[in-house]
Amino acid sequence: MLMRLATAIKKRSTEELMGLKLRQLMLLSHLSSGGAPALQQHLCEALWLDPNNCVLLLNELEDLGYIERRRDPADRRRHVVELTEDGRTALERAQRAQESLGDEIFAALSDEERATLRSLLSRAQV
Amino acid sequence: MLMRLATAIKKRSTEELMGLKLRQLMLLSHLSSGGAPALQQHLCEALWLDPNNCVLLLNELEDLGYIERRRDPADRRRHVVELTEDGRTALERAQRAQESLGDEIFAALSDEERATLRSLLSRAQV
DNA sequence: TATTGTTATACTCTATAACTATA
DNA sequence: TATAGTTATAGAGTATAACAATA
Repeated sequence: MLMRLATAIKKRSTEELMGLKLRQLMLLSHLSSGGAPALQQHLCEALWLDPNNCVLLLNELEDLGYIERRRDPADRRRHVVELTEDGRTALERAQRAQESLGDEIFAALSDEERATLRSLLSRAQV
Repeated sequence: MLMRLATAIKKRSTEELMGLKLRQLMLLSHLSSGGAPALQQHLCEALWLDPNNCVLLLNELEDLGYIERRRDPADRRRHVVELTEDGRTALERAQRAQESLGDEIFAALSDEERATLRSLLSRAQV
């Protein structure tokens, strides 16, 4: 059931609607919610991306001007990734689109029920 | 969050574990829950598969001996799809595997909470 | 002519392995 | 030598369009 729902969300989360691909949104969103100023690339495996997919995804986002990569001075093998202003703007637009999609999909649920759903899902062991 | 969880489930639903690919499981499961003896292929769009993907998926399952396709005598353009005994066995095995995976993932939730989750998800408008 | 199912084909996504540079 | 990041490449998965048989 969960998979069915996820498929539906994916199909409806088109790039035209959000201005971003779903994976791009997920990475930007993770970057942003990390709170801290920057992140090591390896933390992008929090999103279950192989290192190579990670690179490709970051390349796309860098080409779009939504992130910046800098070498970590402490260990010049590492990259520090940072959200740009444009990136934050794009992220916010995509998040609004996602929210309104969520509103459609969960229209039958009250605010309280949605909160319950979120809370239950967040307790899943991934 | 939903997408994250779905990704995790997908990654963990390996073919070795279930004996079936996830999409194969979804189709067999849909066939089986249809209750009725047979189904027209077009109903496989209930799973959001393009007609061509549908054919390919059914080919795989037919090669495995898990389904049978017959022409509909009433309209010989149509195919009627039916689950075989082998198919039912494979489906049951895969469903058991999925259940135990579900048990792991939702270990933190009580039976009642899981029921609540199912009920909330089932009310989503896809 | 329209519809069901199929095939051919290409495009995106994801995975594997080899390579570069730093440590 | 080991690790972070990258590149090359191949394999799934998915989508588009043309085609055959039947209506």
